[in-house]
Amino acid sequence: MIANGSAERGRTVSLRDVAERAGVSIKTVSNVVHGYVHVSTATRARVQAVLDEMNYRPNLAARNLRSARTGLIALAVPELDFPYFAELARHVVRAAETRGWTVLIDQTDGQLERERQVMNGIRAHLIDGVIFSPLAAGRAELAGRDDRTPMVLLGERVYDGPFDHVAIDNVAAARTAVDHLLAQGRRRVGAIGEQDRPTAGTARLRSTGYEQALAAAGVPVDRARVVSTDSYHRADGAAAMAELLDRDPGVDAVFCYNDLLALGAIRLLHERGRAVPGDVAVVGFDDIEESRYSTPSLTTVRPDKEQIARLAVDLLAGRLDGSDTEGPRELTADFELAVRESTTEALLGVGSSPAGG
Amino acid sequence: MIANGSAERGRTVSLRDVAERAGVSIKTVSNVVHGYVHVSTATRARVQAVLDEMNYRPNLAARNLRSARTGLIALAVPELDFPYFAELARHVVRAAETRGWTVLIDQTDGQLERERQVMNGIRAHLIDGVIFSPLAAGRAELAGRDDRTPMVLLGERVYDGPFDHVAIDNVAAARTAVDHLLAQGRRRVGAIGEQDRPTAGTARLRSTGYEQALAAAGVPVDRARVVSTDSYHRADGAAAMAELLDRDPGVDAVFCYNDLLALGAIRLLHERGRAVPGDVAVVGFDDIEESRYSTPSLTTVRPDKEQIARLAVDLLAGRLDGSDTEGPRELTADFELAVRESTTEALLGVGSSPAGG
DNA sequence: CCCGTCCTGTTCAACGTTGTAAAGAGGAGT
DNA sequence: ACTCCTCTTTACAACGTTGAACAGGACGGG
Repeated sequence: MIANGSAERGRTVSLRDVAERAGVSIKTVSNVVHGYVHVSTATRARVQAVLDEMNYRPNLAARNLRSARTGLIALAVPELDFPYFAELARHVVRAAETRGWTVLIDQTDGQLERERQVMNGIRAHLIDGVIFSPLAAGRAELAGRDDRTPMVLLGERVYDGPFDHVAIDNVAAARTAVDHLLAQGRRRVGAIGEQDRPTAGTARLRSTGYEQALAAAGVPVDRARVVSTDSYHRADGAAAMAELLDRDPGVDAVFCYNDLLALGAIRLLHERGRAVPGDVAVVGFDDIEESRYSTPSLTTVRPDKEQIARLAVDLLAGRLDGSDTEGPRELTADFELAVRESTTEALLGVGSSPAGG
Repeated sequence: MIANGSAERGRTVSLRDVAERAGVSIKTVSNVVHGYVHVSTATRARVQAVLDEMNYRPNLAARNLRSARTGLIALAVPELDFPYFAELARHVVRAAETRGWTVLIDQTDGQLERERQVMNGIRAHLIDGVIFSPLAAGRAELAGRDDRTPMVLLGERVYDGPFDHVAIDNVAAARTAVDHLLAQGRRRVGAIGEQDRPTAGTARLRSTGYEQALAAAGVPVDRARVVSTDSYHRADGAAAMAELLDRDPGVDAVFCYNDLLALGAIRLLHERGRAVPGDVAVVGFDDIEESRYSTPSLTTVRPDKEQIARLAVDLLAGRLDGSDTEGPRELTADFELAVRESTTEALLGVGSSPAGG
């Protein structure tokens, strides 16, 4: 296995090199490489031997130039070190792998300019399709998209533009989370993660779910208990929780729009000497791995990330091979509520292995 | 900005199309695209107008075919949803960006077969170089590498093979961590994360640092306090901590070989009713963001990830442009100890914003 | 006035691959 | 022996781009 042929010269080995050495035409070598049927056993064996000996590797750039396909898809997410996106990325990579695709991951940092580049083909010709989780880009930017590469959007459902889309039902998910808090007897329920930006579709949907749940339980909605954040990091959650305690010291539950906000909130509650869930119950959103191991472990909405990834990749595949020419599709993935210690006194101190849900 | 020219036909626009429409040769268009100086202002303006009008995008596959460069580098890591690797990936992406490179992220899951593919050019011709953080692959596999793509290794320093390498001084880092525990008066210091696999270079180095620190303080090393783990997830940390408590109920400190292990250990100590740091002090390794927000926040070794990424990318750049033809380089990045609540009673309950370090 | 130089733009070939078409090589049937 | 058919192998062109070489005109210096 140690290099021999490949070490003979500086250049990499091409079909032509193999053909010369094997005494056949380039096309015959190509045929062997592709397992074309009509190659005599003798020729095939000889060529294969030379291929192995010279350690031939096809040049993808050349292949792609001919076929106009690269086998690469891009996954564009705001931040890779957001655990949710890291976990999602892994699932997308896996799903793509089953189709022989490689995933190129783009980090937009939620910056409009970078998102615009992603949409408008900064990697034109290099990728066959994009799976894009927008943060800053709204309806207007998406509508102005100037690129023909197939694209699947993730994570929002407010875009009525002509785009393929995969998401969970955010309103229902948020309502489920808040219903759970209300079922625990909580009545002064806050929300953390509302966004003032007009493009923040997901936040808006979760707020709607929160309000619906309260309304359904006959609990009046007090906007003072809804705290906005600029972004969704732990620090934002801690700051927002502090703000919420200022506005209503008697708050007894919080629905956070993602797990990091929830973990930051728990951290602050701990610093302020409030017991979780004793004084304040906390629910998160995303079910990142960390939420199973925090102290207390976190009750959270669990979107089926694997399903989301699979749906997105399948959708893209249909567009790429031309088998799906229907209008824009809106696919909905499943979710469930993982109930853990942060909302359920009874679970505390059981000492069992961390809860699954 | 809305598409017009590009919508005129199904094919994408090539230099030839632009040249035809502008009434110049293909090469002149190419020259305009590249900002070549010797093009008259009039011609340049005319061509540029057509370029804009037709929304020309260079075909990277073709460009790469000519130049034998793709502008893509691969970053191969065991798991993307390991926060450490996610954070590292972000820094690598940033560093690569400053050179106009795109990073393709490969997840090996620490499986030898996948790592072998990464080393041996599964993406031959598609990528210009690889930054590789091996887990399963050891000296033997690396030595048998059969691919000429420049490669930089991350995270270990035990390979004496002919490979470029970037890492922190793991022995010194581990010693610093354990010194800190000893300085707090702890004497029954355990270690979690030793690995039985022979290829586990990093674990071995950290064990060495642990032993050196104890020896320097005149504390006898008790192998019973060193617990091995298969992998480095929270669950492993929890299980190992349980094991450690069984072996020595009086253990008063633990050095964990990464932050996730430490967080799992803290979680288990909490379940067993042991106070951290009161009864047991805990130190981690990696300084992932989460360790600043856990309860209690985690004292941990902080490798300079940005520096690691930069060194790796720069090293690769030198190999790629041929400016660096020296033998294999071993570069060492900085680290420091971020002291937080999990080892320092005094910090507990201060209520300040989470510690930086 | 001629030559050399600079500027602008062009033509040509090549990167490595694969689809198309067609050329050889046998063999079977008449 | 000739045709026809199948199997195997080949030649050619094309994908879109760019480096090298060069043609032609303008211009300046001797």
